[in-house]
Amino acid sequence: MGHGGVGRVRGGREGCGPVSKTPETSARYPIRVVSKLTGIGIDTLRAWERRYGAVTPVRDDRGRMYTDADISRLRLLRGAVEHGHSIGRLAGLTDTDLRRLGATADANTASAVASTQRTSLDTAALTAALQKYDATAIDQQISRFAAVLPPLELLRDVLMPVLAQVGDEWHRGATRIAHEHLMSSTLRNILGSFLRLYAPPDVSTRLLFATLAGERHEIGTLGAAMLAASSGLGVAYLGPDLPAGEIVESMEPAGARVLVLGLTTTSAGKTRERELRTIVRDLPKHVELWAGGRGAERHAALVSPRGLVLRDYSAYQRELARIGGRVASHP
Amino acid sequence: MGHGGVGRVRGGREGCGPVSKTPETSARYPIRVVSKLTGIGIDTLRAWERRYGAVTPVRDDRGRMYTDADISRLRLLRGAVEHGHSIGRLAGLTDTDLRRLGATADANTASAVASTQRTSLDTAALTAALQKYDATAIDQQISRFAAVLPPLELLRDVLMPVLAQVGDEWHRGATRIAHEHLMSSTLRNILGSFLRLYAPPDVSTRLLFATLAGERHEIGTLGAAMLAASSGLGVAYLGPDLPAGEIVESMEPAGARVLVLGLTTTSAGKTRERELRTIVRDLPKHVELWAGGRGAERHAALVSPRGLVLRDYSAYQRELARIGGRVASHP
DNA sequence: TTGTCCATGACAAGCCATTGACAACAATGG
DNA sequence: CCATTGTTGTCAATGGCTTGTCATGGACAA
Repeated sequence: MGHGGVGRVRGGREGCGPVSKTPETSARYPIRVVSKLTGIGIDTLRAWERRYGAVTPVRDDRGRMYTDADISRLRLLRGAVEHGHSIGRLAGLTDTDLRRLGATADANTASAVASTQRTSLDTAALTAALQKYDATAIDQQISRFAAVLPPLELLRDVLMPVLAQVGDEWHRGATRIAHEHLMSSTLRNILGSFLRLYAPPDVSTRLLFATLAGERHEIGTLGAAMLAASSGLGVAYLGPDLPAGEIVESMEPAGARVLVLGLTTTSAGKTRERELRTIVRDLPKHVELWAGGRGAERHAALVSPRGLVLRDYSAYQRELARIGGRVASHP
Repeated sequence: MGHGGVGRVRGGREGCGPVSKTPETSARYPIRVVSKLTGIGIDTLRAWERRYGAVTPVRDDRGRMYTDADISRLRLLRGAVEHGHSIGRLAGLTDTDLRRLGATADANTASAVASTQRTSLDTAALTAALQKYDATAIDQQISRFAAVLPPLELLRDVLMPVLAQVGDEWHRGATRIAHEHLMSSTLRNILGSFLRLYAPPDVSTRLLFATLAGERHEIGTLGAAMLAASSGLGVAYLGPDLPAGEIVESMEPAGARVLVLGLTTTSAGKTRERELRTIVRDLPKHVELWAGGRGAERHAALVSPRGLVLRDYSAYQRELARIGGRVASHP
């Protein structure tokens, strides 16, 4: 075919024309990207639209364009389909129905994996990717949710369960340390990205996050920092494995108002306890102490007189709100 | 002909503006350099401009001259294109929209001002930020360079030196461990973001990155992983502190072609040596072994028979190119 | 002269949309 | 229990548009 349309394409400039089409209700994903993001094949996407009107992406002259809402819906649909429902029936339902359906289905199946199932995370694909050490695939699987879920849910219902599951499997001997490392590195990168994304520019540092010496698990703490940042609070994330003395000494110059400690080791080592005691004793009076994580309960007796123990994410978010955080809401 | 010479285009500017002596916003790059900096072919650059007006570099008598902002925009475009978006649609979007597309991608301001002097890092500002534990400010300072420099230079000329400096200061007692922790956490988040940003979606060639048991410094290795990803190679980053046996065992299921080991401890512990020996002995034959980092030289005798020691970043990049990496270095 | 830039034009791949078909499977009725 | 019918994912053929890359010829500067 000679003549390819090449040449023309509107005379080049058009820079003054109707350019700022930005608002657009944010229909920004072409079918290819949607397919990657949802894990649904391109053909299937088209079939679902043609036959059942499952979603109705906008069309511009180049093809379909999906919105965030479409993606979210497609994800729900896929989840339900994988639970055995038929797309023909599902297509007519509203998003809320779908969500409900997903929730009850979980209650129903009562399968052993209930914890990670909630939003139809594709655990199979995830495990497969993990087995093959395919970090990119893992990232993609998880990013699907990142595009749609608010930070809290992303952390609580996706990231942490995934990590916990890998941890369990490792204990059972089903996976290797290397898998666990790969998974935490990947999650840490994701969380780090979000922390940077949300970090508000001109806020005086208000919360400082760290983990005591000997404590190497940082994902939970990093996640907490990310949540705080997404609430518009100033965050300084110091990372794991930091001596108590160092932590205490940094509060003043950092101008921190709160110290958030991640305690995940459940076994109470002597060192841990001494460290914690140092914190409680030396932490400047005007600084609040919050302790969270799996191991926080255990040290409640030590922490409570001085600060508070965060028992779950709701408690954490309540505290964030109290000191001025505004909660991010759902799309 | 078209407009052949065009002539000098408002001759005022380019020399050295008599007006504001401030770090001009000019900083112009010819097309060849831009191609190297962004990894986009020259023809493609021209096509993107001609057909879609993706960027509109100024012309002087030498030809197109791109600004820092152009470069940063082109990088964003390239990223989105690689993730499945089509350039025809992307071209009309603003930089902010592009950034948003990556779901998490880049995070930073870099609005119009990205330039500043690209030569010297503002160490004063950086140290000040560090003293105040202001992670966001550190991130911003560094991100200015991230917008403009290609990955290699960013890593070699900015990130690693900064980290080294903090390390030195700590040895001299000028800063605390906490500072060092904050800095490495921040850098690690930046690197992690870039790793995710660059990670090519569907790639077979796979490099696996890790650090031996006892070795906790991961920044260099993470940086190396980021470089490989930015060259279009598949990357699995396992993180630091992993037993040799674990590393060896993961090569097969990962389908890895190369194992990149980060050796930073210069003191030769017995454990380290034994670990390394295990690697050399048990690593599958078809897997290459590359060792890099400050401590690599020291173990050259052990490594050389089996693999190669990466003495500097150029060597590293050469190897990346050999196994299929595309990209460029220095102008 | 040589090397770099420019503007055009030209293509081959590849992508997307549409339509129709087909195999695998489930549900239904006899 | 089997045959029929409906559902659903996937594939193929066709046509148009998109996009990376190559080739050509001209203009300069070193």
